[in-house]
Amino acid sequence: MDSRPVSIKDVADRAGVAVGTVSNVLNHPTRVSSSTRERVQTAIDHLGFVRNDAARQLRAGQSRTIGLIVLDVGNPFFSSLARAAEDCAAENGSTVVLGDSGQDVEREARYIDVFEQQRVQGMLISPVGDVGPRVETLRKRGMPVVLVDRVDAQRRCSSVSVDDVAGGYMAVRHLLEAGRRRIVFVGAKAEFQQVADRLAGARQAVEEHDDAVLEVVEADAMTVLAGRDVGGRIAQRPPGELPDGIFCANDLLAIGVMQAVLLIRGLRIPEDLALIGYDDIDFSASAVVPLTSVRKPTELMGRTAVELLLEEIESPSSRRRQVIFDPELVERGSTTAAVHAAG
Amino acid sequence: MDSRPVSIKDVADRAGVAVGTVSNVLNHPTRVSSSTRERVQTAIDHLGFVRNDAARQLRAGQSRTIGLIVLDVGNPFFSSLARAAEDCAAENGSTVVLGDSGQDVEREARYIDVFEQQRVQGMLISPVGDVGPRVETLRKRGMPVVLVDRVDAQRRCSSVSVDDVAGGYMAVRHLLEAGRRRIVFVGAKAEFQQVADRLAGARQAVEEHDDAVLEVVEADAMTVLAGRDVGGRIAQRPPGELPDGIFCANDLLAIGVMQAVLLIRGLRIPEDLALIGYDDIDFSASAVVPLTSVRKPTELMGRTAVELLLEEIESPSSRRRQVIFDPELVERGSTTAAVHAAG
DNA sequence: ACGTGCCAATGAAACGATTCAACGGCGCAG
DNA sequence: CTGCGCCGTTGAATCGTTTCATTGGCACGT
Repeated sequence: MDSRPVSIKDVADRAGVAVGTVSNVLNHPTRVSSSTRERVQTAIDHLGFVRNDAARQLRAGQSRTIGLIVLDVGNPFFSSLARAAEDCAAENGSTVVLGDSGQDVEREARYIDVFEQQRVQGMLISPVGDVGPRVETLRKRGMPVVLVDRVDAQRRCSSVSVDDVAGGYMAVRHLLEAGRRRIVFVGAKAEFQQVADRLAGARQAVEEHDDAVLEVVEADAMTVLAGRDVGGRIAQRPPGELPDGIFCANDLLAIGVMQAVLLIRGLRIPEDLALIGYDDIDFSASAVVPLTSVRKPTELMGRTAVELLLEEIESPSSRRRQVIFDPELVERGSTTAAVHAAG
Repeated sequence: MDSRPVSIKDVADRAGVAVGTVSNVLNHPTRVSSSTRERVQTAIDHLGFVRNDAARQLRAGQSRTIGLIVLDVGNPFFSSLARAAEDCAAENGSTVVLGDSGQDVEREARYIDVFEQQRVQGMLISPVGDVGPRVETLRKRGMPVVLVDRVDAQRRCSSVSVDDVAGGYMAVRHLLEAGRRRIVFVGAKAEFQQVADRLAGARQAVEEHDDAVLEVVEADAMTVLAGRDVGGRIAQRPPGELPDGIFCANDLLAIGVMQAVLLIRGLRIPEDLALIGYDDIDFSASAVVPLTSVRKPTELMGRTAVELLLEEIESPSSRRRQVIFDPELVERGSTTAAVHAAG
């Protein structure tokens, strides 16, 4: 019974028209008289015809698909970026298919291969390690590529990324504007570049105030546990040596610090100590004291990445652009007494 | 310069062989003499030939791709399920491409359309609402489908899912085994079926102990905030009416309850009150008191889903199977005093 | 009545890979 | 020397769609 899938030929036969006409109904409905169109449509519905994308693409030479390769779909940053990219692509008649490299170079390479064989319109890649050479050959073969959350040092392809220095700056400036002067920066060596950038931004902000001081405390990792550890040590200092503002290099650290500070020492947040994190993970809004944080403009990045890619697809010779966004400050109760239990 | 992509014909010309021979090098290397094989390979490398999947698939009639449609890639359950599915597919020479329906029926339908047009080998779908009719037509057209995290009431297609009744049972049995007798179940109306199942399992466990009582408390939502609310109300009861074990229908509720109970009343967890959640979200391990929880066997589900699908692809007439897994209990400090600060 | 234009519809060519029947050359047995 | 079988290679047919030059039919103006 399940002999062969229904082809455009079958539809044509049943509707009593030529295959070209069926194709026109599908792709250029205006070229076909309404009576014929109706007849063809009836045949399509009746037979349950589904267009064979492989054949279409073979003839057309191009697909309507964009490949997106992310480091980790479990990471909310990437999942919400993917969502935005999908929406933007859909508005332009394309579809995003997602590949999860899981930070694994091999899987990344496999997805690049698959997408290239599928002749996707272009790829958005948040690369593991150095994809320089790989991207180079892709581009040589005419495959548009946009890097996500990473800039290409050689400016060979467009990219969207975030300015972590600006993020660090705006976090600490926020503390300073709230009147804090004894600032502690908590970070770990993991993901060196980002942490270093955030620290650099923090320094920059502190230097604008003569009476402000910045102390750097190193954590073992970028985790809640490590943060709790650091928080415990800080909370046990004599009152005179306590900071009045803490900026953590990510939210997990900040949540750990918060747990320790509230429980061990009973300090009040934000009255005694203002606390700010980075990344704005889901849970930050639900912490005992909702955590102020710095977040990447994820949706904007996703949309922009797709737009850059479409731009390059339309005019392959257009100039490559490196778009760098400033992150945004999300104010919550951990720095602003007025706001309470905000979502 | 970028005239046209390199085709198998170009490779054949450069290597001085027929196109059929190039195809054989790619698909049946043993049929070709090693000297020819080498010559062809050199031509491929030199020209940067990439196989056109559309043409291959058009001729072959089938792709090596599996479509996976999930409710929300941001949800750790789905991202880790996807990871497992990808691994299992890769071991079988297939590739998984991911579509995120974002709980939106329209997007779900769009991905089903796209995947069907792409003639994927089969689809794994965690459906939004009722996909019954849709799945029916897919199957009629010979497209293998396996449902994920949902059973098909009409048994028309295979599925992998989890027994939430068993989960609720094992959670409460765990509390009972720790000597707790005054149990509270906290749930909300959201996601009715799952919550109802977990409650049913809880009741079942309580009924096995004559001296145990179960009280059901309804929360406004399945969120941390709602949990904090419920926790606050419970913590303010007179000592005689306090429960000694609380089972929350998900981890967010449980974390909210924990926050309230620890801060408002200063009760000790687990000494005064044992607490158990459901889902085992990432954050549960990092709560102030690490949260005992119940988790779905995600990796196993992902692999099994792919296996069921491949089975159906190989023998389309094979019997449909509904695989239902029991969840697993993850013991942490919120119920077991001995375990402390476990990861 | 005849030519002109226009619109709808036609059907064959093309896309690039795979497949397979046919072919040629070579070695070996009779 | 001839015939047979084997192996490696060939090239045409094929998949389902899109595209486009061509055709057929109809209405209208002269």
